[in-house]
Amino acid sequence: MSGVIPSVTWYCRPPMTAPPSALPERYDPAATEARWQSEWDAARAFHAEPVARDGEPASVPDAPKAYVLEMLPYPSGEIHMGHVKNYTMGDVVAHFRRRTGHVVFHPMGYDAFGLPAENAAIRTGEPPAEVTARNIASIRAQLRRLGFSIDWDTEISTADPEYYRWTQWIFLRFLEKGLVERREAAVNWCPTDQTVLANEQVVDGLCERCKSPVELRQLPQWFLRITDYAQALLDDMDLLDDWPERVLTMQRNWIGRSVGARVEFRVADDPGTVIPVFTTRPDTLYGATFFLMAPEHPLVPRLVDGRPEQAEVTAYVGTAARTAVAERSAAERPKTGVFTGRYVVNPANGEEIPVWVADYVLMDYGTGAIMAVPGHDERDFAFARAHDLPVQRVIAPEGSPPDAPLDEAWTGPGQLVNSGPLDGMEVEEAKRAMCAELAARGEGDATVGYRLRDWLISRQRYWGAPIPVVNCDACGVVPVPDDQLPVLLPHVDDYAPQGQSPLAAAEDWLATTCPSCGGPARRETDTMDTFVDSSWYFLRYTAPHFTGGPFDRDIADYWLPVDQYIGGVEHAILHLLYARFFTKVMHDLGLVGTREPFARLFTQGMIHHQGAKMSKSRGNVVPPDDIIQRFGADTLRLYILFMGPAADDAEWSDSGVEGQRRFLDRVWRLVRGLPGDVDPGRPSPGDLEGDGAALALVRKAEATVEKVTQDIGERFSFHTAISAIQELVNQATRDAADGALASESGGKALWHAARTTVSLIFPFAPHIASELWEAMGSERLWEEPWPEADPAFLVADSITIVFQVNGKLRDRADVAPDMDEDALIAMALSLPKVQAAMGGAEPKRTIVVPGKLVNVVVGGK
RNA sequence: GGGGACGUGGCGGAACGGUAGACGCGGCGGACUCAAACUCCGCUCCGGGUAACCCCGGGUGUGGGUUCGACUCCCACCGUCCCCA
Repeated sequence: MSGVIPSVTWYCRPPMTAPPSALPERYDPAATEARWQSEWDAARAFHAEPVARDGEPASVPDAPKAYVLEMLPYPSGEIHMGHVKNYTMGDVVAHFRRRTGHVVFHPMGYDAFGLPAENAAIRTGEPPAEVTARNIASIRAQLRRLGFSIDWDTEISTADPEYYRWTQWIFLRFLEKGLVERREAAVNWCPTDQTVLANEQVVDGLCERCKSPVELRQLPQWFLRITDYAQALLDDMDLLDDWPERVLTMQRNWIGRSVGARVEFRVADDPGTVIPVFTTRPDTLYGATFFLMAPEHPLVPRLVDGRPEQAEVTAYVGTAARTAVAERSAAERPKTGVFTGRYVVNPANGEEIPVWVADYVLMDYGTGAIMAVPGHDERDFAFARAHDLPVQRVIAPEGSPPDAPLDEAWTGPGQLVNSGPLDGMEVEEAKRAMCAELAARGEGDATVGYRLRDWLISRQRYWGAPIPVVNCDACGVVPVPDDQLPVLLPHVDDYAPQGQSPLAAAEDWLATTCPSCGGPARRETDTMDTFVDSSWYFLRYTAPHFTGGPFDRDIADYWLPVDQYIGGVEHAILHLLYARFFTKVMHDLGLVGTREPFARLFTQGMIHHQGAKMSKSRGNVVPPDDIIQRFGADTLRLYILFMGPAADDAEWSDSGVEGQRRFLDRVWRLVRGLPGDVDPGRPSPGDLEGDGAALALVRKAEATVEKVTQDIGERFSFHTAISAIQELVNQATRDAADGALASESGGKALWHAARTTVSLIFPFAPHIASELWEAMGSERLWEEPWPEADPAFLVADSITIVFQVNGKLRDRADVAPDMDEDALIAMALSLPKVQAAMGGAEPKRTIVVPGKLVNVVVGGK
């Protein structure tokens, strides 16, 4: 290819370098794909650098930007069909945006820290860095074989010291801002992986990874105070118009805002000790007949110290610690608990109520203690029944006497009863009154609670970013100074966790000096949750080798927010919430201009095979490489998007793939069979005068342009875009085969249909499209402006009108598009089939939908 | 238990209140071939009418409702899936 200036408008007269008939008879994807992949590399076709990186002056182009991003892969050795779907969708969008005049940024990287590489290291002794490097090379090669239009210059790995240096730097900024906390906490402990898990990584009481039952342990851990941002995370959802409602709902539920009250209970014979609770039902305070504490509650040992109940309570606390959290809080589980022998004072009525320890109360929900209102809370009711505790009604539904006994908790609306000054109030009114009363007495106040808990980020594992602090006997926890970053992972011989991080075994590394006092100190041995790494990678992409900070603000502010983010719905809560949190904090630190990282989000469905999710253990995995080898990357890309709506799960079918390959073969033959002696310029209506087939084909081509443009650009409906192109190809092929396009105007129409097809198919199947485009005498299809339909061909000279009687289809006819309503009605009434259906009755009403139908309504049901 | 999504041919799906089943898979029949593969052409929701061309009736999980008109909107139920408990 010579340095041809790209055609500026869709449809210059192309230079005829080689007639299409010179194409090989058979389409050979392997050759075509290899050729174009190196062609794009050589041309740096997909590199975008509108804002120069690393110090050069900025030159922002006068074109809209489009940051197209797919969730970065974890580099296991092999990509799977979910990746293919994800990255193909992103690639279609990237190509489409590029050709519709956007400056497109489409990067790729690897979420490279994490357990699989470390577990492999434990088995084989091979350092995780090496396992990971090999896997990245393998993944990269597979992605490249799919021909994605990725800017490979920006590739990053989160396990690269050049990257995690800045993960650590960001951690230190969080620390300075008071968003990092080290505290003793009841944590989910996976006995198999020998590490703590975030609550999010515990599913049904089992470790998300290895499915072992999770235990609770008290350990010092590192937290990020995401709860400080609970309200901001909620409020800024207003900015996320283009997120699926479903994902927003999930996030909203996860944050779980509830309005209620903090209420202080004093210990009966120790009024200096106050135990606060959070309740969403302060109106029911008069009905609190006992008090429950979580087994882990720090006051429990003190309350029972030296009392007869001590042994029993201690034993109960021990059992609870060995029970999975999810099991403890399951609604249908029998409510266990033990009495502490102590009482607290109900601030509403001064009554002393017994304090029990119960394992369904969790330390990290609210304050770890609750006021139990058995009359109006289902679990409290069950507990009261199980332990023979009193039940007091304080809400009476409409028409129910105030002292009607309760057979179950009443959680509905009603009027307050047995509640002193609150009697007669409705629930909401009583809530307000109670809060005001508590506040006035200094025993509580109205407050907002969140279900969201702080993010536990420390892991006692090797393969993660070391937490950049040292522990000094004199100074305590001291941050590592910025200029000493990164804190590199040390070499160790044994990666197996022993209840503490394997890093603890690296003694030379462990021993250091305190940056503050210069005395001896030990490095922190915990590493960070990999979700930390992936919470800011989209910023690093914008300046992947920048050394002056995690990213260059000018460049980041140009590209951010991501215009289109695409990934699996399984990340609807965690990853997306964490990335939003990080972006907000960095915004508040003045590091970046945007408050939200992802303007538009699309969540894709999963690929199933043989009725189940593809997985190695099921043995139903179809490796993408096999399909590429047999049919070509273009076929795979086309098929994966043709399978069905991109948001839905879809079932893999081998014969479905073959169908898409047959389609590409047909396109190949269509172009190869184009007449060589035709001026392939864009046809005008005049060129096709009197040639019905040619006119119809060009109209079809123009309608297809409209449809595909809408389907890709607005609807994210790739499968219907592909089927529209298939219709066009079918029509062209059929008409060409039966000789309807043998004339000069027919040839012109055929050329136009072929060029349109190839141009439209390019985002889906870029290699074959490039090859055919070249065969038709043009170059650089990747920067060819996206086709625009010629309006002259979008109007038909006749349209089909449907005639209905009482909404039922009775006849249809082709009429002139400008036929007026009266004429249409007259025509309807003259049609024998319409008359027959009317059965002689008079029309009561007629409805005319222009261009569509006439509906004659006759009476008599 | 709460919240959400979805139910259309043999299968994946299309139809953004206006011709239900586009496109693809599978199947059936035909052409090409010595034969096959490839390719091309035709048929393929169900029932019926002298199943060539055509015509009639029914049909989008079930039952109601709104509307001139409902796969589409509303209500209830049944079923499947997802999220949170």
